[in-house]
Amino acid sequence: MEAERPSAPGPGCGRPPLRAAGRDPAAAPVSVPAPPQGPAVEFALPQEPEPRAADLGAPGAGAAGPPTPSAHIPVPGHRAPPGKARLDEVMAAAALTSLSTSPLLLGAPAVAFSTEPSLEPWREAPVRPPGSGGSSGDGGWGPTSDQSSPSTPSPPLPPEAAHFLFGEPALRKRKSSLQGLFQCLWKRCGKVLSSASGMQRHIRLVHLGRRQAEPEQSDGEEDFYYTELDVGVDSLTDGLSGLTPGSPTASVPPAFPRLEPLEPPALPSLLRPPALPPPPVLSSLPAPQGCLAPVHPEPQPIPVRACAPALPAKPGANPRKPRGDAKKCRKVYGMDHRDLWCTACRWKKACQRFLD
DNA sequence: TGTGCCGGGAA
DNA sequence: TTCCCGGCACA
Repeated sequence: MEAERPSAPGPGCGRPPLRAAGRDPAAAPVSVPAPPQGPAVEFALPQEPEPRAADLGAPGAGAAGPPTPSAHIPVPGHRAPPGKARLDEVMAAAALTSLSTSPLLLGAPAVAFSTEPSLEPWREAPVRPPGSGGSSGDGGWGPTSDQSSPSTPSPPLPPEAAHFLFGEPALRKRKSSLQGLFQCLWKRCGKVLSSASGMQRHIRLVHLGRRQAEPEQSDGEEDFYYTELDVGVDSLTDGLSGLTPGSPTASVPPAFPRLEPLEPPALPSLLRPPALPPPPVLSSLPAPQGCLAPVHPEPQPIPVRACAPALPAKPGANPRKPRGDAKKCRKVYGMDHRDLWCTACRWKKACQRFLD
């Protein structure tokens, strides 16, 4: 939050606080309603860091120390790296259970999020070591925890990942029990089988290069390489089919403006992090990478469209920003304190002070 | 109807 | 570049 302030995204943001601060020293008391995010804070802060006066004027005060906004960055508290190995185990266990009780996953998106084992390998997994399959045989059956699972061509993020990204319930298409047709999404394959297990085997053998279709070695990865062509069975496929009817050759390189790793400071509204109401803990995700990554030279299964936050997608119409629900200057300060507004608001531009 | 802000124009 | 506003979309 504060971090944004100093970097003063727009021309708009920097200025008004200056003015306001300079003009009415009592501005701080404005401490208005203070909604959850606390506009009051928001408002007060800019005044401090911004005015040069504060910097220069405070010689020994050392006041500069405390306000260090960076200190707030919650990074450390959040992740608890210590027992990583153990964590993995736990995650693996959780994943196992969730896999076996698949439908329940719907109810626990958050869990699926961080623990989703089958996603993990993709980001790391280099190209499969062709000859070195030996290590893979590890007796373990933790298909999930088995990071070393030899062959993961690290496909582009599976469609589900998009859902993860956007906080949708993780619809895991576990369809082994359904019947219908299953089409291999592997590039230039497009093979259609009538059973999920058959398809999985096909993928394991043919595409993943596993010597034999040992199901227990499967980490569920195959799921992402085929899709179900059934009619009206699976809500997921329903939704997806609308997007790209499973033509296996229609490569869809996810061409999205990529957020830089260091996203935040500038032009927040331009980058338009699509106003996601509950951005779940994205921090631990390999997610973004998955989205952009055409990365792999390997034949890629066609991702059934990832990363698209379900826009209404009118061809001609420019997508108007969905209007955040945050209170903006106008509302907060009212028409009669227009001078307290951020410049953007004054100019009827996207508010820079109360970002969504 | 009020609000947010895009698009565009004037200074 | 700064400032302003018409006008549209949305709540």
